[in-house]
Amino acid sequence: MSDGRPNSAVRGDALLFLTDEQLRQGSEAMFFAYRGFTADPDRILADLTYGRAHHRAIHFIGRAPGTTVNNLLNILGVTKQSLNRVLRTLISDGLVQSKVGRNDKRERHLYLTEEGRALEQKLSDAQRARLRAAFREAGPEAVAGFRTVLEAMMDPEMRASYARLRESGK
Amino acid sequence: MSDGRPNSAVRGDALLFLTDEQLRQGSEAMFFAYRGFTADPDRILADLTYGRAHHRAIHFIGRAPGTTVNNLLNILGVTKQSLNRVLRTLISDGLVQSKVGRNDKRERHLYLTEEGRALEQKLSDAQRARLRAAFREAGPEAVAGFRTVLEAMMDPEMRASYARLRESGK
DNA sequence: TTGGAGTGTCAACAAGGCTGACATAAAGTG
DNA sequence: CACTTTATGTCAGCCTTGTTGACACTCCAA
Repeated sequence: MSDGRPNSAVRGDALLFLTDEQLRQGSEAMFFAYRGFTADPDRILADLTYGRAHHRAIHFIGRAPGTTVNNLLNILGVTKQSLNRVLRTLISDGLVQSKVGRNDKRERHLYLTEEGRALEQKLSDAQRARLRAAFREAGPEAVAGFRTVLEAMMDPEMRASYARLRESGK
Repeated sequence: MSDGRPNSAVRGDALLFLTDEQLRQGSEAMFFAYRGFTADPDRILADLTYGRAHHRAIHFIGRAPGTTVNNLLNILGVTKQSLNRVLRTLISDGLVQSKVGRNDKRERHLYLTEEGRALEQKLSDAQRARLRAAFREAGPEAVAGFRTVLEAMMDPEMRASYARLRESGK
């Protein structure tokens, strides 16, 4: 038992959901579900020259138009070199536009072009279709629990990013 | 609207949890949570010569001792070449043992060695600690919903693998 | 005996992470 | 004004982990 407390067998039923076996099943559920979660966009991206990294960049630029490179870096949790490689291709392919900041001219603000928005829509639709089906099948209460647990799993900074995005989405 | 139905604004409250905005938040929650989910084992693995692929192999071998290569291939969803590279290092490092099948001598049955079990434990403990904290914080009902939604998100074959593993775990 | 299944391995390649180093421009600070 | 810091971009090189394709070997079953 990783936290030194006795096994669930000797505890009350109230904590049965914290059994090592339950936690392991949770891990595996995350693993298999994440595969499903990324499968549909991945299929679309495979035909293009893009990968999952491009999808993530496009998603978050579409979500927070005008975001700076640094901000995106924090959200995505990769190095600037990694992000730059992706951003460079997206900009030169005309999916993303980079504008020099008005106040601070060091900053670049990122926007999707029409074409970029089209791809974002296509990818999001594929992903949302699966999520929608899952949500509908599971029902509102399950979805609320799903969100609660996921939020509790995040690193604090990620939880903050997540909350900020949620705010901005009205 | 990706499925052609009118926006939630004109539907009843009952389906408000299926709004595009809600689905987008669900996507982002998955993204951020998965990062948290893998962060702790990744930190441990970074010190060793191993990566996430090794963790996955070790996990599922530990979970189903004696599993065949082919079975593992199906669970992990990678090519045999990818898996073989990982297995080769794990075997030569003495973490995994490969035994020729008794009935069918073409098959290899995989087992963790003592050393392998130790690493598996260490990685699982790190991952479970986070999951346990999240589960405890969210409560049993939320956890049930979490599991329901994740299962509904899986591809059917993955759902079957997941169910089979869950069975075998008693 | 022959075909096919299960496995292993070699070679080559791509995506997408990483580090380190360096360049530039703009902003902030003493 | 001089200096430092910040934001960004870029080059080079490395690693892990995924991919395809080709080929070999063992063994089972028809």
